[in-house]
Amino acid sequence: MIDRQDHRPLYVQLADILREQIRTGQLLPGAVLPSELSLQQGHDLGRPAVRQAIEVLEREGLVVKERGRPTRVREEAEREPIVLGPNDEAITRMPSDPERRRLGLPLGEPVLEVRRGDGGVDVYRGSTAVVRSR
Amino acid sequence: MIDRQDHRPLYVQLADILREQIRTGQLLPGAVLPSELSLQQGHDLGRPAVRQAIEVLEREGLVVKERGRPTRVREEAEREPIVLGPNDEAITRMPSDPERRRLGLPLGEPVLEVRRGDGGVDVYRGSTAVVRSR
DNA sequence: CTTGATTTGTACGTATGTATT
DNA sequence: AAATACATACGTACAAATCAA
Repeated sequence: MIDRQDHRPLYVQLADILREQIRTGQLLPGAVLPSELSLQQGHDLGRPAVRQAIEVLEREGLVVKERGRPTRVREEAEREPIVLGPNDEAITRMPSDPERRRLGLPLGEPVLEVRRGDGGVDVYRGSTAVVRSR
Repeated sequence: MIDRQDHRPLYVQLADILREQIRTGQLLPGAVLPSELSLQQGHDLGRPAVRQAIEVLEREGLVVKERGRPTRVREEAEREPIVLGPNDEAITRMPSDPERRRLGLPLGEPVLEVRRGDGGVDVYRGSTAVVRSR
């Protein structure tokens, strides 16, 4: 329940509510979130608060937004192993906005950058990569 | 230069301009970005467009915002090696909002989660971790 | 195929709160 | 105390993408 006496921002409160629904399986992966309008009406909030709450979840990689379509709970992608050789290094970072579009990544998804011992660099989709040694 | 005839959103255009200034060293790490107000006036934009542009850079991990202080270009943190054993795995993901606060991470920073062969799990600050094999 | 309803995206303005300088 | 800077939150309008009738 949103509490206007609470010191926490309204959008944080709403984000917490929705995150909890995702965590408990009340909103399953692939499920559609209530539209912005119904969230506004259902919680008596303005549009900015609702959008900011959903944005928090998007940044966490919990939901995916597409224009014209209802926002959905992100489905867990399968992880593909990335093998790290003895002279390789891996770092994680956020892609730049142009890079993100080029790679076809949703907002809120980091990349895994592997710098090979031979000087090569590979960039992987963060949500699907698992680094293994050897 | 912001072009209102351009098909790209105004905030994307402004984000591109600022990103370029950071890339070329016109804005060095640690440097202060122009305030929202001066960006509004300097580019003839409203506040939402300016804030959204800066938010794009924040999501990329390029700038850090602190309430009451001017927004600054993020300084490159030194990378600390994380050694991955033969039975360990590492994945990258965005932290949840509560987790992010607990770890003291700025917005726009992923975490590196290492699942040890013995069942233990370590979570590292993404911007400072380098995974090495062996 | 077209229309209309739904949903999210972009962008404006305004007011007030809070932290820092 | 005052000025500066970002944060929260409201409202509004129109655009663009999607989908179902």
